[in-house]
Amino acid sequence: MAFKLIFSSSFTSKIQKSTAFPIPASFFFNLFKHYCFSSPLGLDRCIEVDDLPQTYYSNSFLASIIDNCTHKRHLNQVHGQLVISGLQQNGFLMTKMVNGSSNIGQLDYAHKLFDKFCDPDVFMWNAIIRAYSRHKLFQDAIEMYRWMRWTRVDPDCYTFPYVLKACTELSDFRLSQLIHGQIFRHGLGLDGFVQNGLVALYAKCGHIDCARVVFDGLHDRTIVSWTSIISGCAQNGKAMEALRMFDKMRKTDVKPDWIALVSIIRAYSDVEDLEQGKSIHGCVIKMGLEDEPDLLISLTALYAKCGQVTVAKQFFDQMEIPNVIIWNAMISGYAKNGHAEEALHLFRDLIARNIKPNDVTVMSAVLACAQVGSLELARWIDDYISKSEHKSDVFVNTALIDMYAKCGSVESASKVFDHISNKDVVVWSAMVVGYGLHGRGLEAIDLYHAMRQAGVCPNDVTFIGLLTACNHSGLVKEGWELFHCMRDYGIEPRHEHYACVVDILGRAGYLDQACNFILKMPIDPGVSVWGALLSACKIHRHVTLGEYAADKLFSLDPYNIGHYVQLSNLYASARMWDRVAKVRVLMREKGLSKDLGYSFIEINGKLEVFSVGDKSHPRAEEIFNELQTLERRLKEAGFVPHTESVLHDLNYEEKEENLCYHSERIAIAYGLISTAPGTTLRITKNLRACINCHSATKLISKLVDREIIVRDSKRFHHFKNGTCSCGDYW
DNA sequence: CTAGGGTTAG
Repeated sequence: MAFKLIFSSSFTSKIQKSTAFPIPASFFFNLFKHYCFSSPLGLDRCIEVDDLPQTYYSNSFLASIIDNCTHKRHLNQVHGQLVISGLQQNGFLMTKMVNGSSNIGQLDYAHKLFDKFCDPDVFMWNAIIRAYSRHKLFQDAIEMYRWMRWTRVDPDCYTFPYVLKACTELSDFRLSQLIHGQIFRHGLGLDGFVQNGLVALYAKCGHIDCARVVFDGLHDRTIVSWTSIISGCAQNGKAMEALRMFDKMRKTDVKPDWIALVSIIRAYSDVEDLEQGKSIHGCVIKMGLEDEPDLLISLTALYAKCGQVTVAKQFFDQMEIPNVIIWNAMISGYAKNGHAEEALHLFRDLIARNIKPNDVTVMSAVLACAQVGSLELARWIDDYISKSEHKSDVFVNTALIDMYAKCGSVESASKVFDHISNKDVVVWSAMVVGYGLHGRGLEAIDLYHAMRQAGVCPNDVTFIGLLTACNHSGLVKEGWELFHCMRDYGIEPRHEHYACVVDILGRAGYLDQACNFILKMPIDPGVSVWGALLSACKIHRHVTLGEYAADKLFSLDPYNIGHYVQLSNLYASARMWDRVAKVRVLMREKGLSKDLGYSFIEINGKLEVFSVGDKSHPRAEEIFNELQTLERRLKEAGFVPHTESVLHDLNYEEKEENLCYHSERIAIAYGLISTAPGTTLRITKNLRACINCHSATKLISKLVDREIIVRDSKRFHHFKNGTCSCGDYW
């Protein structure tokens, strides 16, 4: 018997001949592979040759055909051939078909084939589970696994890696434990692949202790095992632990590959250890991996997070293929390091280039807006988000709450808060912190009760918010009680919590109690605690205790300008001018100089910045006329400047010409001449409000009948009708 | 037929 293969063009010229049997299957395979699948056209013609005797379609031949299918049409045709040949119940080939369908994205087709297959064996089950897992339908993958067990087919060592992968994505700890048990029952507890899967799974579920148990029991730790445990620690906020594991790994023969390096770089950027991060960067270069796109992302994130935005930008610029993650790393890096303008510029650039932002991108843009502090900008991004698919993302909404609070509108923050359906502890905490920032302590506490009512358990950050809220509102008793509530939730107070309590007690004048509290602390009091005590001493003019605190601070943190400023302020408040001068000398010896004060005000969407006595603005003359008018009206209203203390108070802006030329006063004057009567003025300044400006602003708000909202370095002040929301307690 | 990574809120 002879037959003809009739193919198109080039093929025809090569082979158009009659031949006699037997022809080896490999001959057909090579022909098919080489010619049929190089173009869809070739295949169409090939399948038309259906008078090929079936005996020559060996399994491996057909399998190779299936492997080379690139289109659903190809699979259909092959399937047709299998049916004709009576091979539709051939497990090997049908498994190939399921794999093939899955590989080209035809999950529905895979499932149809699976459904038509009677009595699937473990290979077939593995194929369908893998198909669902690869298509991110993890719940379905688990369902298939359950069904498989129900049909009493035993899973093997190839089944579990995909089942574990699905569990990992679902982050279901109970299910993980269940499956772990089944792994043991099937005697697969010692399989390396399965064990590595378990390590990664437990780590992602947040049960790093379980991951460690599996990891410690591993006989053969490959780079995958190490990467799983290192990244697991890092993903659970235990970067130090991750790096300790990396140290252990270094003592073995296992060499890191690029995926391991990604995890290690992440751990170093989490702890913001730029030096160590740089040494890993060196490894990357040594291994010739610097062009690996995912390492570019990691390095960008590392340098950006550590504040080296210029270096980060160089890596960012090296990335040629559009990748939203590297944009996210760069945008959030800019936003977190005081380059909000660049962050937003990049965000707009991304949109202009038609790269699709994801939830993380818009969240980073929100962070940038929060940093700018402009309510108008805040409304713009909120508007953008409300029209997008990102409006339901909990990360985005949490950032929005924080942003509105930082831009001065607790009301808008609370509106966002109300619209979130499933509020987690971070959402509640963000709102609590928001109230705290504005000195609305009672509302913060009410929210805390509502949160418990809703069955959400507070965490350490919730209490930071509550304690700062109490602090900003002078709620001593409430703060003290809340601090002791932490124990009920099993939350170990951190330095910040202790510092808040010291702040609360100290500001309210309970200096002895604050001191006792510090002495009884179970952990060594750090900079924040002594700093709180020092500033309390400054308020209450307790020089000896303040000097004691300052002494501690100077040994703990000798190059921080803030502590010297505080001590100097303490002396100034006690009118000890000679000691003020001594501190200044000390500062000069250490080569420290204080930050310049500046204030922002936003008028018609444009941000204006003023420094002390700033005359650089085009409308400077009008501004200074307005300042003088204000000064005159203040005097007429009986305002007495707090000249003496302020002049020596290094915390605030340097004395230049006159107190009324402090930057926020210039910003207020500019705001008054640039906006319609009655418009609220919103000002942001980098330092804390000085006592003189604070008193003056209260009176100005009454004289000009304006609401003036000032965000200083610590909190918000809402000035209205002669009073301030802080109740002069800040 | 199998495993590990990157950006993210208070």
